[in-house]
Amino acid sequence: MLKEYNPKSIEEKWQKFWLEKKIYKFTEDKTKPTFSIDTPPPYPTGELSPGNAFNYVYCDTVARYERMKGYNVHFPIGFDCHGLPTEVRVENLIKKKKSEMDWKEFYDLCVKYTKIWIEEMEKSFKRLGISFDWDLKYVTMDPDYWKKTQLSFIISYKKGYIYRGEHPVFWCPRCETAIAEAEVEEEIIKKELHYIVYKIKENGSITIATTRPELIGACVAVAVNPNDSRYKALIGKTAIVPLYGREVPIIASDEVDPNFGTGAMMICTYGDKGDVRIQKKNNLPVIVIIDDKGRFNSNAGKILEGLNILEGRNKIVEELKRHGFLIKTEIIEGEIRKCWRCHTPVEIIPKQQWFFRSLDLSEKILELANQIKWIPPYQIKRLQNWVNSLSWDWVISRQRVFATAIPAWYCKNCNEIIVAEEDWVPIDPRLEKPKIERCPKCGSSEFIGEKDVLDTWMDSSITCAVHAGWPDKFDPRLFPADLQPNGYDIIRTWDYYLLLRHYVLFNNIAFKIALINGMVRGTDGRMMHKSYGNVIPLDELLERYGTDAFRLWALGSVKVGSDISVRFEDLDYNKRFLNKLWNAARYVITYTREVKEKPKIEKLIDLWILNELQNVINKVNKYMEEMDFFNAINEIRTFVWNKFCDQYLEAVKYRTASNDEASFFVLRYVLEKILLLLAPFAPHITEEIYHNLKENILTIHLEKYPEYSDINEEIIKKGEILIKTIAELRRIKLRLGVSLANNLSEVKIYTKNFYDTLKENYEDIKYTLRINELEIVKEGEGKYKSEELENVSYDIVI
RNA sequence: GGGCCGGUAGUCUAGCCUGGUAGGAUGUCGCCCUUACGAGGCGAAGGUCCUCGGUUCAAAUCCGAGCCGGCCCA
Repeated sequence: MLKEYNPKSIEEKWQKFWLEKKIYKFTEDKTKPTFSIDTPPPYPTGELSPGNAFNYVYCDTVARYERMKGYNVHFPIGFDCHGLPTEVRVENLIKKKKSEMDWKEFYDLCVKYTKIWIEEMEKSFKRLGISFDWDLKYVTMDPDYWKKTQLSFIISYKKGYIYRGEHPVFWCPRCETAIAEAEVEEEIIKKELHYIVYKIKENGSITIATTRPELIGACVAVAVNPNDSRYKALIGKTAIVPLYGREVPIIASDEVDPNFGTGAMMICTYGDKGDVRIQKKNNLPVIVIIDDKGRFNSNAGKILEGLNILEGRNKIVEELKRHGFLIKTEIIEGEIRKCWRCHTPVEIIPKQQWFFRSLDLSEKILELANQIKWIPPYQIKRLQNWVNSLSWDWVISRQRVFATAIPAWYCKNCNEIIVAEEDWVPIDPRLEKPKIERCPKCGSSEFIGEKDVLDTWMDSSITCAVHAGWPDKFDPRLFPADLQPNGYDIIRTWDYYLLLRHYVLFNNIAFKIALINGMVRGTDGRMMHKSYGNVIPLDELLERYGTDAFRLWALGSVKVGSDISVRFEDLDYNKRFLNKLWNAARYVITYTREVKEKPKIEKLIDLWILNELQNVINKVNKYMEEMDFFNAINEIRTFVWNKFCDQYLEAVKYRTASNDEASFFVLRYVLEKILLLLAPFAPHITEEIYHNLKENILTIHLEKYPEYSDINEEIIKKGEILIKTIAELRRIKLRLGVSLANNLSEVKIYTKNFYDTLKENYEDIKYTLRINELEIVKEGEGKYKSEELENVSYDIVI
């Protein structure tokens, strides 16, 4: 064994070895029980963040543990390719907008760059020592995968869970396109807040405040806060929209801030997402008064028709003033949303979209969530709160390019929707015609392919099924997945969509255990953000501390589910621990040899360390069953450092020097078990030492994890007396300024209670402390009183 | 505005469910080359357990109110 622990060289060596030998392959062996992990396919950004790494280290540790427990572990890896971030990145790279080129050309560029980024991420995963079965790798942008996404769409459509309907989207009137929320930029500007009087039909009036007076033509209600005493009596009455004369209800909504403006707001389906939510909740009608170019249409009335937004605003203000409806205008600061491309203020306009009928299933989802074991348990609340807060169905269509195509067409003549049949997929309606000759409704033979594409979550929310081989090679042993590991930030997306989609497709839960990890924060304790300047690249951490120390730090510093802040001191501590392990192993391997026949183990100190070891094994097993890595690691770390190294090793050195076979056996045995216990957490160093310790083995990672066994409490108690005596004498020796390497000429131990125990282990005390003359007596009292043992004292002559 | 989590030595983090001397790490200080490891060993100092109230013989722990911070959603 090398003198120095050098993580880099041994980690690279074993990573290569594992891949070459396919150690982590899911085997064909049908007799072994399976354990399937629904690995969240990462988004190929090109680099793995410490946060990503955190998540994968968690599930990798489970995978490694279950493998050693005898399970045939199914641990796939995929890449969730589609999405806006990639489109934006590609645009930046080629310095061209997707709107400036053919969509297919742009699509192909996205594919090209995604492949490069996937390669980079694969390197990071390998460097982290994640034990994926790489033969199971998949990529969601491959036709083989998006075929499955489309198939799931068709099945869900046929079951009635997918429909088309109107839904507001962000719309740029200049670009004449819908834009995603992520493409909207927000700016704080000064704007005018107008106070407008609405007459109440019954009697009296109510004044609302708005920054969008031009939209009163689309006003469908006036809303007030239900707790606002000023307006309580007005709820349920009818207000009359000024200039338009339309009657609208006065409704109550928690969303209205009583302190803003007059505490009364008009509801139209534009301008604000809050408006949309209130409209949906109260089943209010939608009045569209703006067209795609941002001009008022005929619904806006003669006053506004043909004007643009700004012209319309001026006109309305003027008219309101003239008729006495406008009582006050003040300047406030507020947000305005703009198109990130052309900086034109965006509108919210209802458009035809594809929906997933998710709201109806909320109760069911909550029921399914209760069948799942959540670790830690309180994280289920995030899902429950999310499900209970949903106010409209999941909009699954997107107006983008790099995504799975919606397998649908429209009849050019009668607008009939044609959804693909199961055996048509994969199919891209942007390029291909439907596989029918004529429209079943009107007989026309001309069709328009759907240009909208699917939300990326439609791809990634069927992974549990895809991993299990759905649809053609479905292996029921793998579904539902045994484990779903993810951060708490995506419970409301990933876990929710997985449950929803798999329930609709299979009438079952998607996974059995949800293992929820926290976030990795910067050294300042804040989330890592470029704008905070606190981002630390994963490679920097791996380079400085090695993968094993990083993994041990990630898993052993905080309880599962908590956030972890990067602290270099803590990473260093874990590296030092591994160094300690390395050196202890080096001692054992250098100064002992394998003994052919198991020797008789009868010395108290040997029995003590063996029982202490078993105690740790039992505790670690218990913790691992709960996926409590924090306690498992701390248990092992304390045992290795304090008991095995500081105490046992020191006390048997004199025996290894004289070729005592029992000491050889025990040292090697304990070291072996330590390595096995640590293997799921620190896979590289344990593999390296294991190969040095034992001959003719393939890998530590397919060995059996140490098992439960009974311990002898009596021996632990007796052993502690001996260990404490040795430790105390060592402290006194040091305090007297005697180097531990030098001998003490005389030591006398006075003890009534522990006389027999110490007398029986006379030699261990004498030789560990290098005492020339050791005497143990029952009567009398020495100069140095024991701090830990009752009625024990010592006399020492240097 | 809503939800969740957290507040424990200078710093980080266990303990809280199941009340009984607050554990570990790091940093600081002192001592020690000890034949696996100075990336080590031994020791010391360092705490209003966020605040206020309640329950109890007893509260970091249970209950209530509040304050502060983080994150998610709006």
